[in-house]
Amino acid sequence: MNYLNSSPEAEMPAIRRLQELAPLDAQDLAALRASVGAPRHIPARREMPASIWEAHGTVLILEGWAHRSGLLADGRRQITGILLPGDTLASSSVAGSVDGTLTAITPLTYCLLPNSTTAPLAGLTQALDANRAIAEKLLRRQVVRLGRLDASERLADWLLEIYERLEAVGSSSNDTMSFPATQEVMADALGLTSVHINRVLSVLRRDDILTVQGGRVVFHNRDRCRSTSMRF
Amino acid sequence: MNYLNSSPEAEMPAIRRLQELAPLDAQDLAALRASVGAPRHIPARREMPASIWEAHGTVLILEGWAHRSGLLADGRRQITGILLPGDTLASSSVAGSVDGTLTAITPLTYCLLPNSTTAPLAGLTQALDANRAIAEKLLRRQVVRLGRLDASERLADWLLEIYERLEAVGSSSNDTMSFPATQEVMADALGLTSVHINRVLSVLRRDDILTVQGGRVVFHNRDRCRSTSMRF
DNA sequence: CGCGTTATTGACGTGTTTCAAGATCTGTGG
DNA sequence: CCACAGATCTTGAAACACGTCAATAACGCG
Repeated sequence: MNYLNSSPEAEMPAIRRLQELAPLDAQDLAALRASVGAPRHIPARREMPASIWEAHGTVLILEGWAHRSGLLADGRRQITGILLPGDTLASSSVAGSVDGTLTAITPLTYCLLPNSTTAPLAGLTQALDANRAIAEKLLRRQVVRLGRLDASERLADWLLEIYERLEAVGSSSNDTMSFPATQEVMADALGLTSVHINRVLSVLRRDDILTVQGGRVVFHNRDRCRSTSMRF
Repeated sequence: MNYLNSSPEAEMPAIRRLQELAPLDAQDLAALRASVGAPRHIPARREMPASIWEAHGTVLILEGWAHRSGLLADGRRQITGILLPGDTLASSSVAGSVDGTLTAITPLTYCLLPNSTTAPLAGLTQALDANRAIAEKLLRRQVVRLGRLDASERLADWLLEIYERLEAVGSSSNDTMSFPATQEVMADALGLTSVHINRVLSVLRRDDILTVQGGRVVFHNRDRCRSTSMRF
């Protein structure tokens, strides 16, 4: 415990996580604080206009959940990733327009970090790079999940992943987490139908693996969940 | 046409592509030429030790095909991406060990680009960034494919993607491309079984969409292929 | 030419979807 | 505080896409 406890970077999990990814000096922290000092909000279910993070800098999620998804011509939707506090969205400044859509699952708080191409914010740049590498890893895991796991494996693995990511920002513990996604969101994330999600959830509950109820997930046996996890 | 036609960067498609992604100055080109001048080789089917690109710099594919895949405990395999000439593999210097395995599909030629964290190779850095953004886009597309397309849609979309990527390095044209992947590789890339790949291929041939035969793909109707493509 | 790998085909099993109906939850206005 | 409406969840029966098993054919390489 030190004097930082009362400063913004100690209270804001998103900032604490960036600090863990790379050492941030006074300049980095100043830039961060400036951005976080101007938070923006999106109501639940609202889509974030691509223009926001296209032109401006990198998006840093401060509070709430969001998802990134792609849409097919006939309406089929696939969520490619879930965004949690501490996650960043690299502005793909280079390669044409951004792909996918960002939608808030809960009321969302975020801020825009300056694209430090000019500035000497080495620490911040490094943290964002690390975050990008982590995001890529998660994306690959999502590919394996969709390609080679069956429905209950997908659900267990996915919920476990989210639990562990939330744990990193102090938002889950004791095998429990808040879970604001509807079964339709789960379906779109896992490449299934909401009907089947419902059936699989009841099986997982019957087998005493985990329970999803009232916006919360409780794991009854986290090790059993991991039994079908991947070894890359 | 200019005097560059006889220089290495004009003959090597991989280099030409990097030049298209960002303006490379003399210094960038010199660094590139130095790396390309020391090419390395991997025989077909051989796995590339993670250590190679973990410690050293970024891998640049010069010739041949490779794939990146993840393995489950019980042997199930999922290919997360195909690597073609001009593609790069960012050394995730930061976030722990690399995930996935890199395996050569054909005999592979690659080189190692220096991690220019220190050097002032702005152009090269920018080109690699662009390449990384493109790779992420492809990865997201792979997620949508696996999550929401049925078998024939997956195959058509995937083959089309590869065709277009090869086109960018001048390795495909006239609705035709060389295609060194076995049906088992296709299956592992698309989350299906090789048996089912075989059946779907015969349907696509019957419907006069495309033909895969003797290590080549011929599209009979590229527009029809695209009919189920995605609009993000 | 012969052998291992790859491709092909058929019959059958199963996981997931579809369709549809009803129950429960959530928030909102009276 | 209740009543209502829309969203979400739940459940069943039937259809379908894809997997599994297995046997044979074709290919490619030494």
